[in-house]
Amino acid sequence: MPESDRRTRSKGCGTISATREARPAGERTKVISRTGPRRSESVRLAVLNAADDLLVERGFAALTIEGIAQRAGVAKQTIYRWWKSKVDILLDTLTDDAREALRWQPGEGGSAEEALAAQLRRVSAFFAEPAGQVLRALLGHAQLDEDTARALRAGFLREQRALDTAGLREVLAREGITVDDSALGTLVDTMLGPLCYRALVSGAPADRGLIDTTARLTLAHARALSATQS
Amino acid sequence: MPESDRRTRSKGCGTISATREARPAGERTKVISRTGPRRSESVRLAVLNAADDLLVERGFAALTIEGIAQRAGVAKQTIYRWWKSKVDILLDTLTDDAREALRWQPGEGGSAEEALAAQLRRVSAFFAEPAGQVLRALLGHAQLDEDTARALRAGFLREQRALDTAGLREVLAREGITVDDSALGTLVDTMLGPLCYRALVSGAPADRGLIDTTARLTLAHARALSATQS
Amino acid sequence: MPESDRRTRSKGCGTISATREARPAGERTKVISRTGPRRSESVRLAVLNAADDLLVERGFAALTIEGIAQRAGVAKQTIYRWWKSKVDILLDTLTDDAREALRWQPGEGGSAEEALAAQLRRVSAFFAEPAGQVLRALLGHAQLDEDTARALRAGFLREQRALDTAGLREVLAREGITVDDSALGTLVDTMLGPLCYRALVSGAPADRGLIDTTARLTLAHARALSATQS
Amino acid sequence: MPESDRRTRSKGCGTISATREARPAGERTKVISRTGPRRSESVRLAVLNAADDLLVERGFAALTIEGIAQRAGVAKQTIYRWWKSKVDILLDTLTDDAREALRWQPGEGGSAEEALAAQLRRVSAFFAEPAGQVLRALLGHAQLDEDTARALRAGFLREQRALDTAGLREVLAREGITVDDSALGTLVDTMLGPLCYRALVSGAPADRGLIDTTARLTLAHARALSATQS
DNA sequence: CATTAAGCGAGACGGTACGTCCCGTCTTGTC
DNA sequence: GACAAGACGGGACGTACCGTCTCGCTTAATG
Repeated sequence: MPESDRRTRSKGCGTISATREARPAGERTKVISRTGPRRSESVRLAVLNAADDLLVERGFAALTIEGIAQRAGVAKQTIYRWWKSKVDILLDTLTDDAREALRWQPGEGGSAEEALAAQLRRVSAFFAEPAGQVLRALLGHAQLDEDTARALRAGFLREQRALDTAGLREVLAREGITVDDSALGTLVDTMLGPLCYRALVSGAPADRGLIDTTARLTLAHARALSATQS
Repeated sequence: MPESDRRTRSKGCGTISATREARPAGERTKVISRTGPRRSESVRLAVLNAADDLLVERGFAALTIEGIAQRAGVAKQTIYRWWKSKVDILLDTLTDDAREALRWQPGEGGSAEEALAAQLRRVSAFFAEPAGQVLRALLGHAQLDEDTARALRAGFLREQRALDTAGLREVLAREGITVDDSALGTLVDTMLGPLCYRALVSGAPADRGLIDTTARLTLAHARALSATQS
Repeated sequence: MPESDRRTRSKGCGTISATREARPAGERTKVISRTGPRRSESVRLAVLNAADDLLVERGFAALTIEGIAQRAGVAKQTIYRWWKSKVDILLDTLTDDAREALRWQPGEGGSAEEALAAQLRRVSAFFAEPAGQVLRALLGHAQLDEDTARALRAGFLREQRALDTAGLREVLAREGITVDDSALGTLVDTMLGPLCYRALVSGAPADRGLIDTTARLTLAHARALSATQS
Repeated sequence: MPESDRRTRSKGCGTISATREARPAGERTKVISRTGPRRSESVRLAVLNAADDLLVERGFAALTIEGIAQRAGVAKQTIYRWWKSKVDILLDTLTDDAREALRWQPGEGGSAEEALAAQLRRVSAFFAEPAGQVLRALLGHAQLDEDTARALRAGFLREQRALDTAGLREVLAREGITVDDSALGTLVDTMLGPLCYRALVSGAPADRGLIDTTARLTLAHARALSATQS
């Protein structure tokens, strides 16, 4: 799959809102670039697609502004007009692609444990996908560059954290468990930590055993906390 | 602290074994480079010191081979003779500096829980140190470059993992808990995951609460497993 | 004379045609480098001037692309964009500077012998000038590098040879001497050989005696040939 | 013919006198290098052979001290101990190889004209040989480097010039022609100039026509001078 | 309906670092 | 003391991208 299969895409750092159709692999939609004094949406999409295609195909180090420009059939200056750096482009890419894949499915599964495990499986699968490569690259780069770290945490990570907290709260509530926000935070750390450890440190994908164990432990811990706090 | 305070250093990718004295910040020992047809140890140390000083001072992106060469008072070619890349230098740097800081202290603390918490505190503190910056940078770069990932995992991470597994096993044994190797692996993931999540994703240092909770949970889980397996 | 006094310069290997004003020694005209997506003429001139100034000041061995770039206030890549090597730059330099100095002056001198001697004096003087240094260097380098030899012979030397042949033919015609082309070629060899021998082998500048003798001999030989052929 | 066929060789810039056997192409005589505290003659020969083999095979630009050392199976320092530069090695190479090839054959040919033509043919043929390549390279380099020019002129060229002058004088004497030394010098210039012009400037080998013409002209000129001076 | 102004492709430009090649110097240990 | 071996500081090479800067062209909105 040389070109990833992405669904929709909102505006990113610019001001245009639009959706991107599922792109059959390898196909290149015609870029309409002379659109008068308005930002060309097709240029924006061409850049985002070129960027994450190149990331997946060749890796982060080989991802260059010039390469993206060439692949997208776009002038370099056009990229600099709308994005500050290649990282900025990837952040833009990430926003929509990841949102979908990491969404908690309300009312999913029978038991709370099953619901948690389902979400963890989704997270684990995400890291194997192209869009997950983008996140992995951005997390990696954030270790090397403070600006990237700030942007990633202030944007995507903050939002995703909020969703995860809410999702977990809702699942626990189904079982009548309620914990305060601070404890909920620790629970999220406990729940996601082992998966991230696998993805970022070991490099081995999380296996079913680890996922089930993590889900069970998180739930057990939550129950214990709930008992204490009530 | 512009120049980190490192203790000893063994041979790295070459074959020379030596220890590096504690270097007072800013001081530059005379480099003896003409040592006949054998590798100059003082050159090796100058390069390693220059590399991690620059990493801490200016960050990974601004760390260049030319910069290291200049700071170390060494020719660029001399660096390329012994290391393949700046990442290779950092891997070399890491080996000794981290080993010490992450060593399990046998017989430490009273209870097993206390022993685990102490080790976790050590890990957490390590990420704040200069040597921890090196590891964080390497983990980050490993997300961007498959070769780095391979090298890091085959070397430092594999060894550290073995130490962590052994350390944990020993602590559990003190309480009469024994689990099989596969479960021990999961326990290590569970124990280190949340800390790494904090260090690499959230960016917030692990607080006392998270550390204590993680230690307690890990122990509880181990006990449960032990009961099952016996 | 640190900076040579050159007159005009046509386009060289590119496609820009322009003339370079006489440059007072040491003066550096402002280089205008941002000219949109077209080649900057002022950059071109700065490079050519820097190159032959450095050649005359420091010699061919010390002439480096980096040195030229620095002296011209230009990026190295800009040089590589338009020239393949320092030799290529010198070939460009040569084209205009030499053309003028080696031009036959029609109707010069009274007798044919005097006209030939005048041209030979011009050739001899040329080798002492800065522009002559360039030619000497290129001829020298052509002995070391086949590509240079080819380029020099296909370009400058071929054209100059044509001019010399035509010039000689015209002078002989004034005396009613006509010889066929093959003989004319030999005559040119005979006429220029001794001067080049002095310039390239002996290193001694051709003296008046040699020049007059050569002119006389050439003419005598031409007359003899003419008699034979008629 | 990857390895040239050289005959004898005297000591060069060092102090050893020896002759080098004809070396079958491609063969490499065993180098005896550990000879205690005296210069190893086999090392010297290996270096000289390696140098001109490499010159002929790869050209002057690709001729490096390191390459010569490797090809000769000799340490770099050993070369620097005895020669100042690659040019110095070539000068050493030249001395013996060229002497033989450019020697006037006393009593050769019937007429004086025939004798001159024979010598000119020898010169012309020499430039096509490997040893001639060395001279061509050195003459070329002499245009680029004043030190080379000085060394070449003070050594080989001065000696060869003396031989040429003596040779020419003897040939003229056979016909009863005597001229003074200054005129003899001009005659030598006249005689060799066209050939060098062909070899160094045109690049075309001197053809029979040019050689015969040059011989005849030189002789005619000598006769004229002789008549004047008597 | 002309004018204006921004988006855009194109690409030259000054720069920085790359990784390589070879220089000439040096030191060690062997013969 | 000559020599093989080879590490070392140094300098230039030619390349790859960076981010900035015109230049003309195109086109929608404005006057």
